[in-house]
Amino acid sequence: MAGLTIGDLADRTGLAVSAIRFYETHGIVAPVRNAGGHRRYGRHDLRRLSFVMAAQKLGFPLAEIAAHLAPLPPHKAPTKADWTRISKTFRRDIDDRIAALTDLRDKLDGCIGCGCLSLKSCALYNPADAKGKDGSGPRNLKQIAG
Amino acid sequence: MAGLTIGDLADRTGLAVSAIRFYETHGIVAPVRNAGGHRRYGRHDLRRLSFVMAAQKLGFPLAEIAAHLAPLPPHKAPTKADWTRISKTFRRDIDDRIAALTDLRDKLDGCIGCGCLSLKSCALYNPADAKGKDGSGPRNLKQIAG
DNA sequence: CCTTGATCTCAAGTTAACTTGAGGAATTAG
DNA sequence: CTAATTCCTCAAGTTAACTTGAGATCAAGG
Repeated sequence: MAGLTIGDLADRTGLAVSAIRFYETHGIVAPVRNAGGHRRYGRHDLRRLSFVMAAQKLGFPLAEIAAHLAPLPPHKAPTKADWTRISKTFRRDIDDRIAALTDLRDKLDGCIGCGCLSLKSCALYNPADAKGKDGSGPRNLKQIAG
Repeated sequence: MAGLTIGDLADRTGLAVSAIRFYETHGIVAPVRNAGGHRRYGRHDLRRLSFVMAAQKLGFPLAEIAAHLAPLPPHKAPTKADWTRISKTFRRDIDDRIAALTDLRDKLDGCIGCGCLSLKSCALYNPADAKGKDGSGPRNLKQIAG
């Protein structure tokens, strides 16, 4: 059981080799090294990366994803209980997100009805969420996640 | 009817003045200039910016949002028909997104059941969408939008 | 009229999430 | 045992979406 090479992982996940190395610097995978200094991964790393890919499709920032994965054992396969727990947390996040989208859709339906010509009563224009400024850099990812 | 200053717009939308100027370079607003070279906006620009903010919360990239707004008249208030049309398109996008999230949630439910211990049958691991590589830069926003 | 305060322009910095490239070793197929 | 792959590290480039700063001008209250 020599483990998987980074190329194997790339082939099986569809990720670029460079991306997998990048994820390592963010604590998402923690491969072991062989005699020649090459990375060797376990099958559980396939699962970690799949989770990352799924979560990213939802717009979650890497840091948050890494936090979700942090409690799992880094080198061994996690137990069924481990995965069940993190899956449930993830599910909660998805539910929140669906709720937010549904809410926005309903508001938009109102806008379609009114033609959005009245600013005072427009749900899109008055989203009931005020300011959320912190630091510099892109804002919208944080907004998605928040 | 002198129009709104950029500061007015910032106060009423919650956006930073710099952000509004930035949006101008991306064709999202097209203010007129007064004698002294200062920007003057109309009330319809409030609506444009609100739309941008709402769409961004959903993770849509600015370029796509700009494209949605492009068919609207830049300096005059759009007609009710204009807004209804773009609202409907937007709604379709929201629906797609809700569907994708719901789908993922269902898959995840399967994973919670199985403990995600079987890689071959894991819905998260086999998302039925293969590769989508184009150019450099961040990938996940494109993935969201795709 | 004069002093704040708001704007202007333009260049450069920032964060996230990666990719690309250079120069050099380790693996593996034949 | 080579030759071709694959992998290594490290620095630097890229895109999106803004922010920050400098130096200068415009506008508005007293």
